[in-house]
Amino acid sequence: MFDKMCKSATTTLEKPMLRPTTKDLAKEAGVSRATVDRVLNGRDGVKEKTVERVNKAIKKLGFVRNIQAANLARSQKYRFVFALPRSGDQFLKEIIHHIEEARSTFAEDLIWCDVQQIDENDPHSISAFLATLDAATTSGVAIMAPESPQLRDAIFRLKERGVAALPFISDQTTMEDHWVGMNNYSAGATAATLIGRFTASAPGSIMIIAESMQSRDSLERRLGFDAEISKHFPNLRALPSLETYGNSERAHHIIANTVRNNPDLAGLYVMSSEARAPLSVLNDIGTTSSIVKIAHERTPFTEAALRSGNLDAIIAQDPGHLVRSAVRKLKANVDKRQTKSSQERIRVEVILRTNL
Amino acid sequence: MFDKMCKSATTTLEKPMLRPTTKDLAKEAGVSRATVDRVLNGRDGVKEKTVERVNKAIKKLGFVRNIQAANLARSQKYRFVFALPRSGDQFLKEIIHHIEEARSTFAEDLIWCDVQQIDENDPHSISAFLATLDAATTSGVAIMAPESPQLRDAIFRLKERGVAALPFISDQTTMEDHWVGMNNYSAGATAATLIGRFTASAPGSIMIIAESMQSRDSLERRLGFDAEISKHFPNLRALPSLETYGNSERAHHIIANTVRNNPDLAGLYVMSSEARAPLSVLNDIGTTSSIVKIAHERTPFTEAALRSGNLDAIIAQDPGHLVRSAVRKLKANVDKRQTKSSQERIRVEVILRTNL
DNA sequence: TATTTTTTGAGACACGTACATCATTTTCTG
DNA sequence: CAGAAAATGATGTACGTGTCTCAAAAAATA
Repeated sequence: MFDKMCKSATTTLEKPMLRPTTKDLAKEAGVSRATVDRVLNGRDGVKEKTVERVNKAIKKLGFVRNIQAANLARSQKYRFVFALPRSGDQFLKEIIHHIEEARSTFAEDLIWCDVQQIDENDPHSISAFLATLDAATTSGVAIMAPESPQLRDAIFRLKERGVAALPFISDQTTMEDHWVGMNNYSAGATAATLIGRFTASAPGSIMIIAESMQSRDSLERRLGFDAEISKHFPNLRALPSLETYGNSERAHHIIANTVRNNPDLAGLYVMSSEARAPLSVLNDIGTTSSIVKIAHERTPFTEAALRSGNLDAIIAQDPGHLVRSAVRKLKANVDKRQTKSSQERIRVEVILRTNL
Repeated sequence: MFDKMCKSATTTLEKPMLRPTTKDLAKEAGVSRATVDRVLNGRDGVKEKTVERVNKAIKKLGFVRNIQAANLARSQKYRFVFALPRSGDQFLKEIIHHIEEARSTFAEDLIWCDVQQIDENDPHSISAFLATLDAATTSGVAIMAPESPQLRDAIFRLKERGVAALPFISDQTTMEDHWVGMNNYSAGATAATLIGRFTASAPGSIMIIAESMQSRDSLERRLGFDAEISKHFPNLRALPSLETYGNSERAHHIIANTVRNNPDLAGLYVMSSEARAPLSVLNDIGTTSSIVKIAHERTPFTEAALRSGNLDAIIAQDPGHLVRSAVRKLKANVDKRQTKSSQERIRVEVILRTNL
């Protein structure tokens, strides 16, 4: 099969030369299979010159190691842990659901995923948990938790022990682009664009609600939001961020206050992934008339709100994509490969009633 | 490794029982490996009772066949062909680019993809090309072409010959959900929502442009658009679809005409994936002032237009996702598996300047 | 019951790579 | 140049499955 597609350029037809194997490599480089193996797996005791010869042969033949066969040979399996907050957040439930759903898909690639819920606000217990993981049982961890020095250290030690670590949804400054999640600045700016355009350049103020402004995510969303508003919608005025601390009584209080003090309220932006409390408070108060409302993350609640018109748009990141992307990145890390960045970019999705 | 994670429930620790193999299956079912193989690969000459015994063992042990090892054993490789139109469409270029970019990723799974450009408006030549493909050289084809009886027949015959066929981006009625592409009705409705909300309920008419209204895609987008406009934006009036037939002079003529006859023009919806001609014509005419403009697909042109404010939003489907999804579906077909539908759903993306 | 047919078992080899052992060659060192 | 050290080769086994052959057992038929 496939003789046509990658037959060697020579006229000899005896060997179809499908995909070069280590054997072909050895012949091409004029060394033994054992030496090829030493080079491929970075074992020492090989002369520099020989290494180069093999590498040249790799290039010439376009050799790509058959990872499937390699994994078979070394009985490589992958076990990844998702360290997630313990909260009852609907978005989190979506994430967990997708992890479980993806199990059977991943199983085919010998990947097993577990969820471990952690107390995201206790850096000590997080790092204590991470310290229990070792390479013998765990190949990698995706960690969703706010950044802290302790966490940073714990991640560093994980890597030393040969366990891959990957910031998940919550960003960690130190990691550059080695994380999985959407660009929160862009998300905030997008919320601003939508509110700005939906309110049709009528003047007004915008209420912004977060669970807490301690997290990088909220800060960046706010930054993006403000930048966009001030640059393109000077008619609108973004109010200071309200923090609910996950407490619905407090939410009711501060929201009611803000509504009372800002009769020109034109928009609402819920930055945290839990929009139930703010929206229900607003409904209770009864001034929801013509306010443009935007929230984060697609959940049963936000979907229903969008359908009923109680929400105008959702800014979301695809939970399934988040999970799969994290797994692919962790696996690539274990395999010592690079991931294709274009595939792993998490989109800032705009969801309206019509493209639910 | 991983003894802890899936050790058998018994107290015997000798065999960690990582993942059951055909050997374990044979033992459990009380048959030989040969018989297990016969059952697994559907060969005949096995008593019904024995088949059941093996199936029961599969269930009991939770056996999942190691596809990687299986592919290794049978030297299974995959070769997929993308049969795409010959046009110079920028969106098409994006697709082709992503196919090429994905090559190295796919190569690891022993998948090879080729692009074959076809004359999408000549059903005869399409089916002639498809007739040249056989299972010996090609495991599957993704076909992007308008539906026609000839194409339908050709696809049917492909399947008979053991070649998987998959409608790609262009829908084929007969295929139910066995295709890859976005929901065009939803896409049209989303365009309508955006235009409706961006124009802020001021009355006005909307110009709708397509290359041709012959294709299902355009028809469905139009349907979705009209439904949404009539239901939620009675102040807006969607004009009859203009067909450019890919001819820019014609485009200029009909667009100029429409602009002249509709001084209340409030919006523009370019339904086809090539927005260059319509937009430049509109710019030439010079009445682009406050018209809300929406086009399809993310290309260098539409991106630039979005940045410069010459376009208000893009309705897009991710070309990379389209390509990968097609390959996964074709592979699943060859492997006789089901694909996880949630992963394969192509989102109707809304792209604004802020979430480019 | 004898014979044929169907069903099952046992075993070997293959796929491409990893990994280990031991022998052999080459290179370096004193 | 002898001896030690380094580099390389040769070879075997393993991973989990597919595929083949041949023999053995079981079931169906005459």
